[in-house]
Amino acid sequence: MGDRLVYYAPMQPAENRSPSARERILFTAHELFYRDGIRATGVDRLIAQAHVTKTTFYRHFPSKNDLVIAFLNYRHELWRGWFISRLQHHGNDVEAICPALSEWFDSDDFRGCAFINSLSELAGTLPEIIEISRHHKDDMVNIIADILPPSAQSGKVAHAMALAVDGTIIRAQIDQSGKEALVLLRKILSALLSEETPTI
Amino acid sequence: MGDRLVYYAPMQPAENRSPSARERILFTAHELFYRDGIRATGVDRLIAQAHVTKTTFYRHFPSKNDLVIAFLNYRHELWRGWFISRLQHHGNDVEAICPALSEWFDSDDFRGCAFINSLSELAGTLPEIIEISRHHKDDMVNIIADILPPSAQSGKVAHAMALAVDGTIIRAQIDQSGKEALVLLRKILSALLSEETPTI
DNA sequence: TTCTGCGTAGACAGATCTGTCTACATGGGC
DNA sequence: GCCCATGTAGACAGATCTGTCTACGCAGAA
Repeated sequence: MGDRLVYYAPMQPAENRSPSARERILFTAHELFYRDGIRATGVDRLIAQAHVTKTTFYRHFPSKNDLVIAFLNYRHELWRGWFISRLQHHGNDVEAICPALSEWFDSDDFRGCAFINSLSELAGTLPEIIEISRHHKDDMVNIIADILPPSAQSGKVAHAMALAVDGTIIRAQIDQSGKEALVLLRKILSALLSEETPTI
Repeated sequence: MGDRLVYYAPMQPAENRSPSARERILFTAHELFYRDGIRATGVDRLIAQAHVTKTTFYRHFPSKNDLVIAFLNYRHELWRGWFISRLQHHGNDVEAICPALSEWFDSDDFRGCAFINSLSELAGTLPEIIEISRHHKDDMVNIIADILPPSAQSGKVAHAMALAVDGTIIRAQIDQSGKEALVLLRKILSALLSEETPTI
């Protein structure tokens, strides 16, 4: 596990410079929103932990909702990069999905899918979350489609697999462990592949 | 659609009597918690809509968290009864899962799975939700297992299907429509059944 | 020097939230 | 009648929340 790239590790700017106030706010929001929930995290707490003042906070994010949207977009880029990287690390085929997810589920701070969580928490008051989540899930479909063998490129196999991944994330969250969920996911992935691979 | 049993319709006591104050609170909580979210629903609003006083409210539910737990247990019984009933209505086999879920997804007030939503919203502060959600999902596995053909009774097929159902619920919530999600679910269910049914 | 961008210090306002409490009323059982 | 269970009317307290605002400082560019 030594080479495990924690998906939110790049909390620092790429260059060797201190994070700007805006970045500090965004990184802090990412950490606290995901860990404790959006409504459970007040702006005062964000401000204290990001070491900015209220004026600075509201200069960069005119409302908390603006920060939530920024948080989700940031999360999408982070998670996307991480997922692609881990799939490649594990062989870049369908079999890579489970070990990749396993790294995430096994991490101490796994708390389900940020998009599903935010959707559940706030979709009624911040409908933008729906569109952002849809975009995130569609991107996941594309990432999975990229690692499918040619024989599985039709019939929405990637879509079905992405849906099963969502179910797996939920199950891992409820179980507080990904062990069983990943067994089930392997079963589903395998069944979907068998259906698309003609047997002589 | 005339015979569609809306899953939360039995908001009245079975006998012809007025609901007690406790029931009124519980029914109101069920409606508002599911529709708007738990944290988004303050006790004053519950109290106003349930037509009880604060004293009565807190006599029956010593804290809001107690009501949340009661809400989820009530929800479990309701949803469970509804699901079993709709499966039976549609033939009580694996093919019944999708039309049953379709009724739910098509209802105006579909807002995803109450357990997933509550988990996302509050698991950090009310860990009991995890156990309740686990119980709910395990029960769903049992319900699905009951409608599986004998050939699919091994290999955790019911577990895999229940996981796929969770993914479907999420997808329907994000899409704001169950149309595509159900196509994908049918594909997964079919693949799982094919894997368990030996082909000569 | 002036201006702009970005940062600092917090105080403040109003709304909302959960929970505590007093006082009283009604109905049923003993 | 007395007691208990259950209900009513709200006022109140303290905490938390999001957002607005004043005053000031520093650095860099023109």
